[in-house]
Amino acid sequence: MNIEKIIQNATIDALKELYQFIPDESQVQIQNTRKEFEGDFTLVVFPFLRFSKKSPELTGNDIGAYLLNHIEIVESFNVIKGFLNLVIRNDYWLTILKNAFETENFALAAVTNDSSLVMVEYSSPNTNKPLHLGHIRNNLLGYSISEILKANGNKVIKTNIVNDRGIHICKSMYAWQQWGNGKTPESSGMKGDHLVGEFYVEFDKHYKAEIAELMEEGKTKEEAENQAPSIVAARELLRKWEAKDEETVNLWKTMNDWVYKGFDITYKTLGVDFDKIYYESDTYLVGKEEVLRGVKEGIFHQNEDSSVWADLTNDGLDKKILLRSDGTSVYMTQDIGTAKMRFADYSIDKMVYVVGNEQNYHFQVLAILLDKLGFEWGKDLYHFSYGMVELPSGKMKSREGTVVDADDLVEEMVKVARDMSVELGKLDSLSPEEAEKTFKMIALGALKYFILKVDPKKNMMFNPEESIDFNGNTGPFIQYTYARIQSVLRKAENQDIQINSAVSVDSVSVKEKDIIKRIFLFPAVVKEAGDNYSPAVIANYCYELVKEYNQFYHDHSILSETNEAVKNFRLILSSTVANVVKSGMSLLGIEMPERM
RNA sequence: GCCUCGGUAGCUCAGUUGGAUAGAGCAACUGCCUUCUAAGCAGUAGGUCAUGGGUUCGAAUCCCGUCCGGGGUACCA
Repeated sequence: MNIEKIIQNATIDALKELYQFIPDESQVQIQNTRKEFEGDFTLVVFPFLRFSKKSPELTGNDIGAYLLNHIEIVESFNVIKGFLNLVIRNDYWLTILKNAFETENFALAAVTNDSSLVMVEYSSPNTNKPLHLGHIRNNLLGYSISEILKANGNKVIKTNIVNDRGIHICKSMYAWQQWGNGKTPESSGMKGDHLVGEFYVEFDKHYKAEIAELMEEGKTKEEAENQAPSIVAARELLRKWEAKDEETVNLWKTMNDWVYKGFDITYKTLGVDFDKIYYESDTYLVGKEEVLRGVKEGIFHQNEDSSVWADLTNDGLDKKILLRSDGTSVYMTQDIGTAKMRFADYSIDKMVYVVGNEQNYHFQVLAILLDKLGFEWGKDLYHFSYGMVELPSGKMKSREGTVVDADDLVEEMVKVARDMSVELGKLDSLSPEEAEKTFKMIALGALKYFILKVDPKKNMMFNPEESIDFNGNTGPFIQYTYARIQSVLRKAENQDIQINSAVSVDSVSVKEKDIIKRIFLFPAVVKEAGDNYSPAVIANYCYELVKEYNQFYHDHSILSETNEAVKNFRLILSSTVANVVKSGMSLLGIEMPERM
């Protein structure tokens, strides 16, 4: 049983005995004592004044005296205003540290037979352009939340639904046919996704020019947009694709393969992966079938123009289109099909969609539609809705070239990490290969931490000039402290210092006690991160822990400490901090370098 | 219009189920490398928690109004 619970229970007994009052558990608030005051835990006594009919000070003294007599590990207490501060005995904290030191991955729950199976969908790119900064946030959050769910004892299947069909890829295909001159990734030396993206931009350029031309000829904007030769040709490609025209399908396959090879590289760089990939081209027909079944069963209704609609006005929402009047499917149709296939493939207990908050309404509707179609898991789906990434210049738009490309960004950060390391004279002792690996670790650590430390629900600002930072509350600061602890441990080993896990020292400084308390909190933090779907909780925790460690570290020596017991204690504390930080950061997908 | 999310230091962000004097980093300014790694440490300065009310022992936190901003809102994904 944890200490807070013990204090809480004892306080309930105290109130019973002292004031004949039986409180609700929620009325007994135990919190960590603020740093300015003496003590480890604090009980707020205000809620009990009406039962004690005494001043806050006297009430606090009553309860404090009771707790001192009844809880062994309480050493002393003091009362300030309405706050009862309890001081916990030294050896209690040493025991906590010892346990954390001896238990490997002490915060991570094991997967058992009755673990839930959670499927996490993330990334979900279109295949007509490369990944950008917005995708990076999606990928990092998706990967991290999967790791966090695993750490909380769930079985997790990471999945990706690739939007590989539709008008967007046909635009790139048409542009390649027209202006590509047979260009391939091999012939141009370009990454496949970048090459295809280039033709998507090319299409838009011509399309816009054609619209302008038609409008000059006197057509309205709408007419021009519909009659421009490029868009007509792209639509024709889509029609041929749906009719399984061999040449079109082959081109589609070729260009998608280029893109997948490019994506694979980006995914690998980012360190994310998937257990199962679904393709929209396989799922959209299943979705169509389900919608038509819905029509037959009277769940949806078909208009005279043959478009299909769901009436959600009884659920407080609008009417939603499910099939266009030409019979083609929309986004929602595909998501229904994909969901059906997934639940047929796996016995999923919980489905998590990592998708931006611009689609909150979409998922609200999807849950209701799946429910109406008779899938009982429908209403239980969880939309992990995250905020947009904003640039100083405003919103990112692929076609307008105002995006931050994922590959470029990582490359730039690696460059900055490398330059800075050289300038600081770091890593000179490493081989070029090892040093390069470390630069990447640091660059990725900076990027991942920067994005994951922000509350996922909120929009965040990313300034490419200013956001590339390696000092302060950053990933590299945490990596740096880790590397320094490793250095101390290496030196201890070289000096043949044996670490004895039986810690016993006479006194523990306030700062050291703070560090132990924080280590002790780690399992609760992992749980909180899982419950709230928030990697940020873990990021900020790791920072606080490392910061506290650094502050202590600078005022106290470890290896030159002459008291062997104290030296041993500090080595154990350091080693445990390193382990906790490493396992915390691994939940964010951030690697820890042994030196930097 | 309606729905929804947000507004905390110059900037980027934290802020435990409502608790003690609202915290970090960046930027600015002062110190500290002969001592286990200075990607660090110590310090100074910077706040009407958008705003007006309400709830109570106590509000950045809960409720209502107002202002500002993001996103969504029936054939784009």
